[in-house]
Amino acid sequence: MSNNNVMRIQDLKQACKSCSLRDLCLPLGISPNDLELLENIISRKRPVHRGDVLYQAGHPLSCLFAVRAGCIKTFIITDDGEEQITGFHLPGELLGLDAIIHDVHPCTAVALETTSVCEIPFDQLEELASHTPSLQHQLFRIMSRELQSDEQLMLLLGKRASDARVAAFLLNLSDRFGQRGFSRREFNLSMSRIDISNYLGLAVETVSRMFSRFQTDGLVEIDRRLVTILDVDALQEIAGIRTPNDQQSMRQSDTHS
Amino acid sequence: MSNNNVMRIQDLKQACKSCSLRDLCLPLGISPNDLELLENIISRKRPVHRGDVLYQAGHPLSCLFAVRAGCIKTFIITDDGEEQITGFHLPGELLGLDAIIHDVHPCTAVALETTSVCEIPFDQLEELASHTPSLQHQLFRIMSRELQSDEQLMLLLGKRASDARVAAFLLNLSDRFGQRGFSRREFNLSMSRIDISNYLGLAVETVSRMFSRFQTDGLVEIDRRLVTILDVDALQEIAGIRTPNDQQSMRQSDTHS
DNA sequence: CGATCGCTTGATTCATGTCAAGCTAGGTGG
DNA sequence: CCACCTAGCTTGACATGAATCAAGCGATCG
Repeated sequence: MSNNNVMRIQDLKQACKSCSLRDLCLPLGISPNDLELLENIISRKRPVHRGDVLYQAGHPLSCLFAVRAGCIKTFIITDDGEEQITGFHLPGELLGLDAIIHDVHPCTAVALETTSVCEIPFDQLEELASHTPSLQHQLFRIMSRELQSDEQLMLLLGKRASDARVAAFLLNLSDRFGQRGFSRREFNLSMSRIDISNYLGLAVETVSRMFSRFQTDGLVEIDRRLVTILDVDALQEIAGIRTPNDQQSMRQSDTHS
Repeated sequence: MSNNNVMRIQDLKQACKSCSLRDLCLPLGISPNDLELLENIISRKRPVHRGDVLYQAGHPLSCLFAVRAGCIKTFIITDDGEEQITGFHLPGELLGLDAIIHDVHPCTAVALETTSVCEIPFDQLEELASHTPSLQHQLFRIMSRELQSDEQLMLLLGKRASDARVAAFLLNLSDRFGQRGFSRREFNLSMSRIDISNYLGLAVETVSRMFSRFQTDGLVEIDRRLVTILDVDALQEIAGIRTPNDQQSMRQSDTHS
């Protein structure tokens, strides 16, 4: 807690234009002038901690949240108390877009580790976007990206066996860490095995078994939550993603009834 | 084919302001002036037929499509040829939003029956939206709605047993038909059992068995593709959606670890 | 009238869930 | 500092729901 002040001051100073995430987050492709306007409506909160709730299902939408560091999970919860995790959100991602339609959050968002977020009042953002075509465009792009990644998850949940789900999960994380300038090869899981199994629609035991199997097969090394990817190609094969070489030869179109 | 011309003329006359779908589709909440501008960029195509492709995965994004009558399925297709249907789209829904991020359609869209659509050039729509806050807002709402319905499907695919998936599917269709002014009780499935099974992540045989079971249990009557819902409450129970009465007593919050 | 396609139904197999037990790291209190 | 406790994870044994395989039915179409 002694360095809380230090972090807060640092946070408040760090604006979008100097943020390392500007190419992933809202500011992408926005002119310096417009960027300044955007910065004015964004507030940088001091870090939230593991287990802290950003917003809860049922709460009215007031702000969107951009993850700056750390990791946030979002999940929907049914009447009978079952949860389905809808995403693990890494730096540069925007949360709360699914709340726009009813002005109410359908998901709960919880920090998986110490995480810092930017808070963006949605009505102000929308107002600004209506004068700022590039911002509007970027918002459309972000929502579209979300739609596409949802489709990928549907495919995983609907069609893939347990080993493919786990492999795809690891590769997806690896890739996203890589995009953010971290190692694609070695990274930490901020979510528990239970979270992973929930997200992938599997039992915890199944996830654990797949981790073990991949490890004995020499594809990864997993020590507690530290993952080291050893054989990307093999994992891609399992995940149902052909390697670039194979892709060429496997390609075929017009094969639907 | 003899009434093709008749339909075409009728189509071209029918503008957004007189369209029965204006409360579901883009025009919602848009002023008459703005509506006229919107109408100018929308073209009404004559009907497409069963099996016709609206757009194919990999094609560049040029237009969004609004369904006016009929039904369109969208699906992603993996390198190894597996398909996952991502949605069945009824009148008033907008297709192609997932293509914005990369200017390329990730999905293929195919008509399940004779279907008429409005074609909306995306760049013009975006341009218009940047001058028309109400249109921008409506676009955000539509994308947000899509995100939410994706989350529902994830829950279904990740957590629910086969009977719950099929029950939820029937109730969802029933509800959407109801919203469009059709009967909630009796409707036609425009998709095959294979499509349903693909969408729900099940085998065809399982879907068929569930239909049979629901029928012998007196919950529905299914004759070929004509569905009659007989016991909504029981279906909701199976789908994991409590009836309004139960909901009250079952409610509980703050039950996450 | 026969062929085909979409669907249903039954028998069997298999992947994954469930149950149960044990392990390990990290935290807590004596 | 050690012993215990707990939570999270792993591993094994077993149960089961849904996939697969196989056969037959019925409507539609040429």
